[in-house]
Amino acid sequence: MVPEQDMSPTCSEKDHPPGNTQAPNISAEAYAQAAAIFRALGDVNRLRIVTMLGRQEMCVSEITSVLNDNISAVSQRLKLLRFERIVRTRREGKHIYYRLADAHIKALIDNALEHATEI
Amino acid sequence: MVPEQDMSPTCSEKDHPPGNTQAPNISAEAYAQAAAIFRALGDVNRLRIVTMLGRQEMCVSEITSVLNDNISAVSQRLKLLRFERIVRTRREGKHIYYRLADAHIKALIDNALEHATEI
DNA sequence: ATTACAATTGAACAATTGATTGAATGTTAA
DNA sequence: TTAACATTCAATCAATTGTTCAATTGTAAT
Repeated sequence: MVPEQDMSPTCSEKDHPPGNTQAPNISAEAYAQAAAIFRALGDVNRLRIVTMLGRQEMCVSEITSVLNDNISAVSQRLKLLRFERIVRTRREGKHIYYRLADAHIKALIDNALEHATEI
Repeated sequence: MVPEQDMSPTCSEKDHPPGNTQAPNISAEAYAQAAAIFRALGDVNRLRIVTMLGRQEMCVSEITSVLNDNISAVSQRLKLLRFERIVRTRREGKHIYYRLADAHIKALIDNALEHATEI
């Protein structure tokens, strides 16, 4: 599973002096974490959910009815978002309320939607 | 007086008053765009590339040698990133230099890595 | 206990993705 | 023109993902 490395340098050393290309302080785990978060947000249905949750907390059936979807599908998506710690939950009686996990996530979403809107 | 709307709500109206749950001004295209960007960043190998490009522009063979990968794989990843307008290119002789497309993208990456690091 | 509601789960399946390989293209210099 | 380098492309295959449906769990009220 380890990718083979290309032993023949295609581009000469003198053309491309090493430079400061090493990522400082970013662990493999951090890359994996960040990529996982991006992946979780990289689906329209999930993105719609987290965008709504960025405005207010909602329970599963509310989310389902607003998105005009079925509850099982929504729950599956929430499960992934929960697993990636993008959302947090709180139970109140029969309902389970979802909200965004933190401000970083909200900033991420806002930034991407802003970017996507202004194109 | 108020016309009835049959939403077939699973969860009663009195428990969950409608609230301002409608997303203002976000088109289906914007959601699709944003999700596509997240998806493109949601892979460790591509994330490593764009993180490097956030520091300085680099040509394909440079990226390849720094990441200790093979040039075809790197090129395939760059192709996707290009398609999603996450990176831009500039040809200089035999080399094609890649850089991040804009500041939004850089902010997105920085934010996610910061988030992932502080956990 | 039974019923009804709210939400999660597991399994099956189709669809999508990422890695790999080798061939092809574009560029420069001899 | 040929050669060498830099990069891209196309096709295949395995792995991953998203959807769907039915079954299950958890909670509150009767």
